[in-house]
Parts: sequence; C-alpha cells; structure tokens
Amino acid sequence: MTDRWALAPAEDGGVDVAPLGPDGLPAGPVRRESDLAGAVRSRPEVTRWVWRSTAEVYPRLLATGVRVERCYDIEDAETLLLGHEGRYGEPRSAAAALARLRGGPVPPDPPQRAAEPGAQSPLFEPAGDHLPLPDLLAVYAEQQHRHQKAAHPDRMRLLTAAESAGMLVAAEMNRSGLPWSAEVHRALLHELLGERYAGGGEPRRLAELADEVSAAFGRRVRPDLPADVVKAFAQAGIKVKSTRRWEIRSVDHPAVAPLLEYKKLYRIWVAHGWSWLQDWVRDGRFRPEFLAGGTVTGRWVTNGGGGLQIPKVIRRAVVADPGWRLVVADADQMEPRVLAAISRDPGLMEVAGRDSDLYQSVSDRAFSGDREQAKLAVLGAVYGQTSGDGLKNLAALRRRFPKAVAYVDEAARAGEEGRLVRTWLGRTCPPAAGSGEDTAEEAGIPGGEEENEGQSGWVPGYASADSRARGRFARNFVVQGSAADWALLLLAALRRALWDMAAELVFFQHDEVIVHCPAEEAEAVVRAIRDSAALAGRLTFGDTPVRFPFTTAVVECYADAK
DNA sequence: AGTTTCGGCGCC
DNA sequence: AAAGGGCGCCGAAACT
Repeated sequence: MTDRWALAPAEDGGVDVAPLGPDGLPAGPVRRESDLAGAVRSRPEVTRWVWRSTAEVYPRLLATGVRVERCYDIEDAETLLLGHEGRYGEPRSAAAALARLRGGPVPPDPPQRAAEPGAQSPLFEPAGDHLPLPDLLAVYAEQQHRHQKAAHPDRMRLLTAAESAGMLVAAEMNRSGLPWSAEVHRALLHELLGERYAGGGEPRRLAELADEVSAAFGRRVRPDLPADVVKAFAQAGIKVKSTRRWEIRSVDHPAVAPLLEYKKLYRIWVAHGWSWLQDWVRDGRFRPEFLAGGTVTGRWVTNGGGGLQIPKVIRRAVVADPGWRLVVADADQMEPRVLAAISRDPGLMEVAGRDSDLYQSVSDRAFSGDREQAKLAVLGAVYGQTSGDGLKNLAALRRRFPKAVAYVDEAARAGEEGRLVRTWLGRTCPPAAGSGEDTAEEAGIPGGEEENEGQSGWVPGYASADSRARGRFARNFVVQGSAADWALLLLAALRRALWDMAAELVFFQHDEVIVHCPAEEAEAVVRAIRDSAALAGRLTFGDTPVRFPFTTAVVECYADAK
C-alpha cells in the first residue's frame, strides 16, 4: 500500500506537509514543520512524496543525506499532460496550472537559467515559483483527473510516475558525479596533443599538423577556419562545398590526411581539453547536470560539460575508485526492439524475443545474411531515410515486417498532416512550429520521389519539404521516444534494485548506464541490470515476447568496456 | 563590445 | 548527385 504525502517548502524556511488519501485528495490537515529534511526523515513510511518540483526540493534533501523512494513532480506532470492534451507551449508552472483552474490570468514561465561551470547549482530550474500547499493540492487533484482522460490513462500515469523517478535518479547522479581521473586525462591530452605553449595557443601537435596542411597547400592555411580551407582547395583546383569529414575524406590531395587528423584533435582540444578539465572536474568527479526529459522525445540532456558526448578516446579518464568497479551496461539494438514492442509486428517480435543479435536475425530473414544491409534498412525505416541503399532495402523490410514499417509510416503521415503523435506511454510530439497552412507555398515542387516505385506502402507524396521534415521527425519520435519511456522504467527499477547497496548510478546515456560499486557488488549489479531491463519491458509494453538484453562489462576504466 | 547564428563534430 | 532522427559545445562569423 503506498503511503502518499504532499510537501511544500514555506517562505520562512519551514515546510508544509499533508497526508493524501488513495484518491489523491487530502486525508488530513496541513501541518507546518520547521525543517524540510526532518519532515521527510521522520516519516519513513511515506513511499511517495508529491511536490511541485524535484529540482527545488530533492537536492536539499540529498544534501542532508535523505533519499526518498518515489515522488510525483507536479510541474513535470503538468508539462506531460499539457503536451498530451495538444496544448504544447502553454505555461507549465504550478502557478499557471492553478490560474487555469481558477480562471485567473495565467503567468508566463520564468526564463531558464544557463549552467555555469563548477557552480553547485540545482540540476535544473523549476518552471515556476513557490506555491502554498493547499493550492498545490488543488492542482494535483486536477491532474489526477486529467490522467483519467488520457488516451491510455494507465500508461499516462506510468509516464508521469516514471519521469518523476527519472528526476530522482538525475538528482542523485548530479550529486554523485562520474568518477574522473584528472591525472589520466592530462596524460591523455599530452599524449594526443603534445605540450601546451604559454599564451594559450594551439598545443604542439596541432601546430605541427597546421604546418603540414599549409605545406601541402603551398601557402598559410588555418585548418580551423572552414572558409579558409574551402578557398585553399579551390585554388588547388578542387571544389568542395564544405569541409565536413565525409566530403573531404574522398578528396585526393596531400592536405587531406593532416587536415582530418587536425580536425579530430582540434575537437578534443576545444571540447575536452585542459580548460574543460578545469571547468568541469572537481574532487575526482565530472558533474554534468543531468536533466531528465530535457528533449521532446524524452531523452535526457546534460547541461554543461557535454556530458552525453564524451569522446571514446577520453573515456580512458573515467576510472573507478580504488577497490571499486564500473559496471558498464549497454542495451543491445534497443530501437528495433522497441519498434517490435510498439508495433506488435509478429515477425519482428519473434526476432526481438531472442537475446541474440537482432540485426543478424533480420538479415537472415530478409537480406540473405547481410547484416550491414539489414541494420541500414532498420535504421533507415526509423529515421525516415528518403534515398540511397537504405531506401531500397526498406522494401525488403516492408515485405517481411509489414506491421513494423506500417507503424512508423503511419506516424510519419500523422506528423505530415499535423496530427498528434505519441510515444507508447503517451509523451506527445509538439506540433509544427507554424502549425497550419503550409501546403500552398511549395506548390511548384512536384514531390513524389521516383525511387519509391514498386513499393506497396505509403510513400512521401505531394508534401512540402517542411511537412516531410515533420514526417521524419514524427517517424523517429515514436521509436526514440518510446525507447526513452522504457529507459525511464529501467532506471526506476534499477534504482530500487540498488537501494540497499553501496552501488550508485553515475551515468546514463539513452541506452547505456554506468554503476559505480564496490568490486564485491559488481556481479549483483549486473544481475540487477538484467532483471530491471526485463521488468521495464513488461511494465512499459505489457505482454510481449520482446526481450531487452544488455551487454555488460565490469571494469576499472570506462574505456575498457566493449 | 556584447549577443546570436553558423559550421563542424562529439555522442546515441 | 542526392543524405536521416535527437541532442550539446566550441570558436568564428555575423549581427546589433
């Protein structure tokens, strides 16, 4: 039996608390207490705390060593509910929700604040300001009612609960940080980039490569200036439209090799070099502020430090504490497995019902064993590829897995037509920026791609480029977003499984988690991840044969995983 | 001089 | 010849 209480910090530093009944309505009087952490700590029987904003409350609790089992974040739920109701963009603060309820003027959300390196800031800015507990409870009761009216009320309740759980995880990860060896990082930088020169200019290796590029062109060229490089190629008789890797790669010129090497190392230097280390690593931890549900698809983002873009080569610096290990776990072929679960395509569910390599299974059935072709076809279907080999292979995919392809096709059509598109649990895709009339403006474009001939399914027809882009977005949204739904449930389950252990979740990146734990706990953590993935699959998608296997590695250094 | 956009690339 | 979803970050370029 869940024991629910609501809580609201008071202006004077105290806190108001109130018990809630099973219906979500107050089951007793509001009580004023002097100390937030004390109010929570003295009620260990409470299994879910209802509050306005996890970001407002939970870091303060964690700072005093208090964790909570579950919570319900009213402002996050408001965001999800508004989206589900097709009211994307309306102010999502609790104060705004209250105003809508009472019929008063709706206050706009205050602007968000940017992250500052190294600052002990909250994980993210709450949407609005403090609200008295009785008002908060009115909003909460109304939200319970709105869940009831959702397309799938049970799923919607699961979604808001899961994202609230994600916010607890995010706050705890922000507090723990990712173990990071500045010493290893510095050694790595020196090895890759060479010595730094006084004055903050390019390190030795970059200067050398810039010289090589210049020598190859026969004049001084700055490789970090795209315009300069394009001009230099033009003078050498080679036309390039940009200096992107994929375009430069196939050019036959002696400057290409040092240029590509320069760009690779330059990237390390500017994005993960010495100043990054200075800004973002403190006391042996990298603390990117994780923000659960920071994107429209429900994927997380980090605020500061590029926490979800750690280059593979830099992962050498992620090192467990002495006697501890990193359990690095990566979901295998997550997106096609999610597509199987949401489309209920019999053939795809069958191959996704095994732990073995899904792309290999798909290729055995539809691509005469060519795994790469199968992978490209699946990803092309999910991303909305409109040309190239992926499109050709899509026809084969459609023959073998018609329901799966039809599912993303239907999402694309809905997106093009401006209809609402939802993830499995009910997160809803925002409408087009200028939703409405956009059909006439591109009337000169015939549309109807030639490459689609001979295919039986829906093809992107006489739609504007803008509308096709929305179609691709919607197509990807249902898969990427439903994968994010599942990942939230995974994190929630894993957090509970690790509750009584020393192990801590320290990193999450879409389909990958890292747990930092004492060496002797590592095997238990691996089991916990496997169990949590299976549980998340059942909770999210219901009764399907789809499995969600993980590749796990118990290592001392992140770079040693896979 | 300060702020916004762009190009390019890192991750999934 | 063509290229496909989601993000963040940085310096340079373009803007006010």
